[in-house]
Amino acid sequence: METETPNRTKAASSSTPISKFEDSPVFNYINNLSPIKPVKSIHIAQTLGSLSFASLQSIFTSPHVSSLKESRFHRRHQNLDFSKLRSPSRDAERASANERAEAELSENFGERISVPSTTVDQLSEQNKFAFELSHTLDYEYGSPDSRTNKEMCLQRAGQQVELDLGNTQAGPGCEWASLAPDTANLLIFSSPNDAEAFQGIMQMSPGLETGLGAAISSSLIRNNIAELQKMQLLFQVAVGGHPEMGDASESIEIKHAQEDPGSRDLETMGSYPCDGLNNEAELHDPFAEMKPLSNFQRGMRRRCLDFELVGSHHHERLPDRSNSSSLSHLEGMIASANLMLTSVNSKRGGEPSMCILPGIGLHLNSLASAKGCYNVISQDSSISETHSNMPCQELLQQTVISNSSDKEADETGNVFVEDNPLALVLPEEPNLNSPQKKRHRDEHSGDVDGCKRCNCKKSKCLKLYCECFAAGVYCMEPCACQDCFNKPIHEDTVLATRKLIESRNPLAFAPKVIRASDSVTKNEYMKTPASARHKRGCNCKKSSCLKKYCECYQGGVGCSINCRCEGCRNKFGTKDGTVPVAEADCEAEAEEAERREKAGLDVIPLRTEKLKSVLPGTPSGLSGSLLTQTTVPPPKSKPPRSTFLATVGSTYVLNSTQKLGKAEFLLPPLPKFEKPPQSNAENEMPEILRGSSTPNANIKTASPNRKRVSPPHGEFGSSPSLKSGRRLILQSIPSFPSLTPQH
DNA sequence: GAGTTTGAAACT
DNA sequence: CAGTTTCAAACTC
Ligand SMILES: [Zn+2]
Ligand SMILES: [Zn+2]
Ligand SMILES: [Zn+2]
Ligand SMILES: [Zn+2]
Ligand SMILES: [Zn+2]
Ligand SMILES: [Zn+2]
Repeated sequence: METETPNRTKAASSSTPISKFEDSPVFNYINNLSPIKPVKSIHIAQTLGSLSFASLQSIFTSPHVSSLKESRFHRRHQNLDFSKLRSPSRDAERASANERAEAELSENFGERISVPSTTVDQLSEQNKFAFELSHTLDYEYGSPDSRTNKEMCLQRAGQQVELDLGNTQAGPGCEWASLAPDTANLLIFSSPNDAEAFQGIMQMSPGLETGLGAAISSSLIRNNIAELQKMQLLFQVAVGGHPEMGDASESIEIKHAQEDPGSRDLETMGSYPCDGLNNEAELHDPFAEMKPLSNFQRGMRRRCLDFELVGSHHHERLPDRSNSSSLSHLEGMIASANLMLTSVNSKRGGEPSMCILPGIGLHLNSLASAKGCYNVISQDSSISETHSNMPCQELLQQTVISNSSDKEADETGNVFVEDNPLALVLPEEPNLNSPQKKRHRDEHSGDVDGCKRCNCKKSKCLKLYCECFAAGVYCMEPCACQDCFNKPIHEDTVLATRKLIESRNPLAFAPKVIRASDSVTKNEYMKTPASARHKRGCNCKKSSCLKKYCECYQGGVGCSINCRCEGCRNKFGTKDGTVPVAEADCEAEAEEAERREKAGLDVIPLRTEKLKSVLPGTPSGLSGSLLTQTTVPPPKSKPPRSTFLATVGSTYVLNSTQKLGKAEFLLPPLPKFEKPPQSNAENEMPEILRGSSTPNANIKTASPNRKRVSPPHGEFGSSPSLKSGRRLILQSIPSFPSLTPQH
């Protein structure tokens, strides 16, 4: 039974999952924690890791830990690291690959191997740090729910970390978020150095290429790596880690050592391996840029939780590659990028413990909002964006990136930021504001809390029928699916299937809804009935696009010329371009009103306005929130939360980390996972989607803070198609700096 | 929670 | 590409 998967066609081939790992929240998380870096040599790392761990363990001994969970953690970390390693290595290759690689490796192993004196020192310190953090994390995450699966939580948490500050909603999960804060802070602060380094990197990155970049990156990397490693060790220790576990799979991967992802071990992770599909080609790419990014990212992570190491690696990849390859890559990337958040527990009990928001691609929102929480995904790219707003937040945002767009989405969702728990806060959705209410309809059943996910019975979660699969995330605890193959353990299958589906329809995993993002336009957005739209349009016959049966409506966007709906009365805009005020208003408003009422908000009649009014209040001021909202909001207010629709930018998320729990944040009310819509401008381009179907993630980019190194290149607008999905993604993200250099 | 409706996804 | 079937979510009760 098991697994066999349907298509596994190439499971083997898919080997690049690694990158995903990196991307995965978890991974990031880990990174934050541990200095370890991913280098290329995975196996070694593993091996070493185990050894080192062992030693460490003895030293630290785990505090409380839980076994299972812990074990997972370990795995994850390892995996993550590995993955990272690989990607970096790639980059390095170009630049001075070898040297770096070695360096990295050494670092990875860190302790064990020969680490440079400096490294060592750092490690020691970091280790301590990590150690503490780890505890904290465990605690926080674990406690909440209960979860049985701390593991998951952790992983997820890591992923989620990304979250956006802005959006942060407060859903049920929010509470969690509140808890998390400490952790987040810890993580974030944990390595001050990193931050600096990070910044430096950021700046450098643009120009970097091999030379400086390499040097810098290497140094940074080392530090980071060391830290990571330490962290990992710590974690393991804390957890109880058994280095051994989990590794089997990893070991396998090892063979590939450098690039190949080989196998993936996604299991532990949550996200899809990015590359899996394409393994082959993908990898290479990264170039110097990546490295810098990676470092950079790391810095980010620390601050924020990291969301993304991942992104860096991957996204760059594809530049040249032809589309075909890129697609798969994209996916991979996406997967990696994504992360998810998860919530966990909640589900059932009502206690919501946490939910995660997903940040899909850029933003998590959608997913997050989605019901559940679960995973989110994140995206690598997310990071990149950033619009920058605030310093700290900036990071988050960046990380979140997408958020901005998402934000809109947020309506539904929220976001969280990982980093800052602070952010978490509010939700904003128009609708939901208050968790309490929850939308009646929304989820009527269970979700409200949060998190629900798919309920597939016959598709094995390997078809687009499955929201999880379609969203690029692995099924999680909240899923009630049967015979599910959409799990890390079946990564190959998942990837192969994805690939297959993409081959049939390159846009299959592309975000369905494109939103205008800020970049373009908020103004326009408002003007146009539906600035954002469903790329493929709906085909509603009976619902008049007034219910969530309509993907356009569900995605919070108006119908467009691409829609073939009959009797369209989409609140967010009909295909005619009219915004059905009256009608819509009536209905929509009514709905919204209800929601609001529930929430306690007043009903605000107008659409956008409503949102704004609502939103603003919220956030604690996060700028992010504002952004998001602004961006997003469709005309009316809330869209129905979207579910899984992915919006453009999204990425995949996979879950690699879905499990994180800790991090979790909350989830908003959103509908399912959608991926958040990206922004836009180019979003619309289908190409993007296609290109990557999994575009995802990769975007990373940008510097958090400030500046993005490179200017936004014009956004992506420029050449979406060319580049591959990744780029596309990037594009979508407007602001972000772009890491990718390439072209 | 069961049952119905709906429209996308998958299949032919 | 169209027509049909399959599917799981959205919705209803
Ligand atoms: Zn499913
Ligand atoms: Zn699922
Ligand atoms: Zn499933
Ligand atoms: Zn419709
Ligand atoms: Zn439509
Ligand atoms: Zn319509």
